Amino acid sequence: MSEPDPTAYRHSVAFVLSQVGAHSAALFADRLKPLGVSPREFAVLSHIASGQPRTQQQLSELLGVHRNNMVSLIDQMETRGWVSRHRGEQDRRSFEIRPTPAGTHILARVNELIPDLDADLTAGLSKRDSRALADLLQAVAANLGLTPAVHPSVSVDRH
Amino acid sequence: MSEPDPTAYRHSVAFVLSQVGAHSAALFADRLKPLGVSPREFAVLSHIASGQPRTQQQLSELLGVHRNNMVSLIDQMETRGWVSRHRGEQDRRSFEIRPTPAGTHILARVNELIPDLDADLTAGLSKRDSRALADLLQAVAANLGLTPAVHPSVSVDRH
DNA sequence: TATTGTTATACTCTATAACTATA
DNA sequence: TATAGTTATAGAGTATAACAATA
Repeated sequence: MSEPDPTAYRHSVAFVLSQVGAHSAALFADRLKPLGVSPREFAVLSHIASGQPRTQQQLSELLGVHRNNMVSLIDQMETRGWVSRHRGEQDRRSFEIRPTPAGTHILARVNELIPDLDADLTAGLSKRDSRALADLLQAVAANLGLTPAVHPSVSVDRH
Repeated sequence: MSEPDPTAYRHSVAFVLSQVGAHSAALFADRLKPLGVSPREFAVLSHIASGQPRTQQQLSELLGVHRNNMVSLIDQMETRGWVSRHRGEQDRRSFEIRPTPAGTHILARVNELIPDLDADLTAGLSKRDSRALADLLQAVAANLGLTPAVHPSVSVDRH
């Protein structure tokens, strides 16, 4: 009767994916920090910049942040002058969250960082392999039913 | 002058990797839950089962858990009968953490879950693509200098 | 009656400081 | 003096419950 290998997990897709994903999220948060933006704030800006306006409720669903906690997140972004609240015209209970020019500007600056981050993550791979990795990950994401929302938490601190 | 695409991030390796990685970690935590094991407890068991004994200090470094917080983690695992503390013989300040038979048994049961989890994560991929993904992720992990420790946090809850 | 936003609260995870015993 | 373990405490992130305004 053979003992099971207690370190078998190290070769599993689940483990490496979790590990590399957490590292990637941490790297992203690190790059954002000098701009004074949290991953979650970036997520909010991305969603309201990409076209249709969003209510707090919609944003909380898209980001996987509880709507109770979305309040203080939007409060903070409003204080920093990145977004503004506008009473919904059809539904006067809700707030539309809209980006300010400053919010649009900081979003553009964050987006500029991403190609560099991607290059660092795939530094050990050939161009062909980098592309293959991106395609395979997209396929896995699609298979898992993951939408391009940032939910669940992209923000993972190190240490 | 063209506007930058505010949703460019959706196609970045960093984003998809973070997203899929977080989902993978959450799935893993979900599978562990029925066994009453947290990802962190699994990590401790894996490290002390894989050969040489470890002190709390070493475990905290390997797992990226602060040594202050390692105390209550080991306390809890000791209470559950999965590990035991033994004063270091050379250095009487330290504790060696050793798995009990129950700890070894629960670790084996968790390891049995992993192939199934991997299959679910790669359900949309061919056998060849699954293998390619695993290899590419291993290469990225190696390139980033990640060791088979569970640091940083593999435990990411959803909702 | 249900929903949006809000406040208060609690629980987990994480981070800092200070203590003890050993080195 | 430095280190391993410990304790207490404070800060994030996240969850539940309850309320006001609106539907």
